[in-house]
Amino acid sequence: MMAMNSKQPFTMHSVLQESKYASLHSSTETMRRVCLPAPQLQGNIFGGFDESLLARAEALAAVDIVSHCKSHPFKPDATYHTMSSVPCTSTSSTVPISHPSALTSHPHHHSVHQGLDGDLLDHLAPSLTVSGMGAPDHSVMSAQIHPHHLGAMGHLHQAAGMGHPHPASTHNGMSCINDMESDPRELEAFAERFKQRRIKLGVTQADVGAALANLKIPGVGSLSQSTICRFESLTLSHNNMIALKPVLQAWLEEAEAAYREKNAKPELFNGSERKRKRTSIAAPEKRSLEAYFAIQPRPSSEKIAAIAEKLDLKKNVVRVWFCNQRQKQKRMKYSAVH
DNA sequence: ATGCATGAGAT
DNA sequence: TCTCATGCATA
Repeated sequence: MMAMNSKQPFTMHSVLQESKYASLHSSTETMRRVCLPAPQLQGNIFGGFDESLLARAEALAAVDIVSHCKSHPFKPDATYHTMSSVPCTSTSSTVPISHPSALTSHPHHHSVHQGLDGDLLDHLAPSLTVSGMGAPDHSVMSAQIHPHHLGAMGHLHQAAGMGHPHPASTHNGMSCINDMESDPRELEAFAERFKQRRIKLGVTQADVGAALANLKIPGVGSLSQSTICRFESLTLSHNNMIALKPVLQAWLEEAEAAYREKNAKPELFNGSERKRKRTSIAAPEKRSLEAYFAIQPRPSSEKIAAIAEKLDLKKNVVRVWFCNQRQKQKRMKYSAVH
């Protein structure tokens, strides 16, 4: 029959990234870029530096665990640790970074640049307040009502011209920035309604995802159960939510219409041959990573390599972990303010 | 429901 | 090399 295991992804990819997460964290990023002198500084610093930094991070990890424990319980997620030898027989051979050995071998010279070191630790304290968001628990998203300037969604337009931050606070009587206001509360409401209706229709998240392709909406293909799930639980970026809403709304309407006239026709998929093995990072290593992340969310390639070696993980695994972590933090910060 | 991963587009 | 949207695999 058909074995189209590969769905066609949304063609509406990132058309307007940037500028959305307003002044919240973006300022942080900007700061980072502007403040950090030059990566060369860290690069030249031989292994000693990494050693101490990593050591501190690890020490912090221990402390972190304690403080975290009282503020919020760690999720016992991937607690089993396989890996280490990583069979990785999957098709992910695209990134053969598996030998951290040759990496950190930069026997540079002397003196530890404590300036940087101290600097990092300095930022550590204030930025560590992120604790308590380890687990996605959005059941308590407040319902305050204060409009925001959110970069609208994708295919439309975007800040054509400047790619940036609006000093929207310099106003005094007028400051109507031509921005779409897609308030979080409505999204939240929609997501919830969507879920209820969906369940009432007796359709699974996977079904919805697959059915989207049948809507024949230009640029809209199918989606995975994961994405539908994340939409319902609001665990997608705001922009992503905004983008998906109309599509899911369209599906919901059609589905309900069809339901009324007994024309439900759920199509499921089948056919998956590949078995990608998911690597799992053990709790201890994860804690260390979290500690490193607290100190430096965007480690250089060298540091990633060093961390990878220390934790006995593949460099790529560490890199991806940091990427994913940043994504999560971003989301959390957003929902935390809304 | 969520952790780790991929790939496209932006930098 | 990063961000973002998304997905596979799995708890």
